[in-house]
Amino acid sequence: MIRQSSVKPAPASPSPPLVVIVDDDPAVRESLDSLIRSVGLATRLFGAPAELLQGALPDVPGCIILDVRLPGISGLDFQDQLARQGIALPIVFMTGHGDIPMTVRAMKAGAVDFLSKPFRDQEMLDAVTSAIERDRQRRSATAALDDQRSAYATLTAREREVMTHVVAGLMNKQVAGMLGLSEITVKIHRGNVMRKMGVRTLADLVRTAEALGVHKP
Amino acid sequence: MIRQSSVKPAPASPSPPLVVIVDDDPAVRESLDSLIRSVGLATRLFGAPAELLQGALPDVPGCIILDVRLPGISGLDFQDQLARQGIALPIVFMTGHGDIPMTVRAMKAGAVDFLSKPFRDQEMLDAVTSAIERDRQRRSATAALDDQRSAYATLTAREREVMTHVVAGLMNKQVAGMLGLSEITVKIHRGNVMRKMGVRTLADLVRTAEALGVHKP
DNA sequence: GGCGCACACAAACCTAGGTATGAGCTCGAC
DNA sequence: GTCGAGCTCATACCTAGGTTTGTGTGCGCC
Repeated sequence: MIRQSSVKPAPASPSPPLVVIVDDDPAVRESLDSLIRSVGLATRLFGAPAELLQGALPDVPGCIILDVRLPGISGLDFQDQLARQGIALPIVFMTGHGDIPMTVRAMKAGAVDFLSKPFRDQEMLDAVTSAIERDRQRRSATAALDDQRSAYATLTAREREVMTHVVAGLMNKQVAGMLGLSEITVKIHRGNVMRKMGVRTLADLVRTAEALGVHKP
Repeated sequence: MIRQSSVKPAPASPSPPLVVIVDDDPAVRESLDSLIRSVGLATRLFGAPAELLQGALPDVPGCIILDVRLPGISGLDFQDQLARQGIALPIVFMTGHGDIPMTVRAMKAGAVDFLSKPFRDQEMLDAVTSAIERDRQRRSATAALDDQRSAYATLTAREREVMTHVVAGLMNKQVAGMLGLSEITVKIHRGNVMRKMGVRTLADLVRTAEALGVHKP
């Protein structure tokens, strides 16, 4: 996973959101390309899903426009494949011969929209806008978590144990008893946890732990 | 809202989940009724949506099976109406003449499934099972919040102010300065907050506040 | 073998949190 | 008007949290 948040404090990214267009028909690709570009969004075109998996995508908000019928693989299967690979870009489906079960499957799997060809330009733009907004939300949520995750990764095993018990509300002496330590040692670990996790108050630590899903086994 | 959690500690509800069936065709209703009952679920049948809104529903997990074509109102509009009225029962749609836009709209609005008639019994049972499970999750989530909400309601204005600042990580003296109080007064309010909210540690209070969405204005 | 790191602990010291007890004020309800 | 609730604050006392300084052990790595 690319972690720009801890590298660049606030690049105020001027690069526009990216719309990935996957369709085996060049005419459809071109047509969508000019539509999407006309509203100031960047595009990247692919004729087959495999091409998409090869190159890395830039680290900007975006979405995927996917034809259900693709060479070699169903768009719905490709959606699953992307999810398994951790590519969480929102997907807007389009299809010439769709049916209701397809639609249900796509939407259950998290698709933003499912458009039947022919669709109006505005329908597609609305779907894309909504998809990009969803991606923006997801990105800011995961970005916030990302620094916390890497901070948590720097904790030693003992420090994690102490943190777990501390955010559960135990007092230092209780933690000490539970781990077979002296209270002073717990205090030191606890101080290290606070420093490493980059928080100043217990309240912040508890929130961070909640976000990270840190719980007692 | 019915708060059983604080009234009955753990009734271990023996009553089965309830499936509400709304269809204007008596034959369809009867057929679904026997299907659903055959797996041990309770049912309630309605020929028109208005009937559903009149009587109160029992406080058990459940879901709604809704025909898209209903007398007087579209099932999709009825879905919106239910949402606006705070009825959060998951909905399984069925339809004889559905299309993709309908499906998309229903799924976007949170429908669990969208089945085209004719469907196999097992499809409906799977959808209902999934819907009931979703409702169970939602219910346990809101039930846990419910006691906390009512506890929060007993706080005085000052106590809420203090709580807000405390869970933000401020020290008593900082809260005192911010509210123009002495530190000892803050301590007293803080103690009242802990007692009224039914928590023993700051960690618990922070988690409760998070769940309740208590933040600084 | 020495270096760094995690781990453990102690003494000393300071700050923060928490709880009485007691007391004064205001305001709205009965 | 007085009674209760909410709000305020002081003194006193105790516990919990947190840091610094210093000491020591064991482990893996170069």
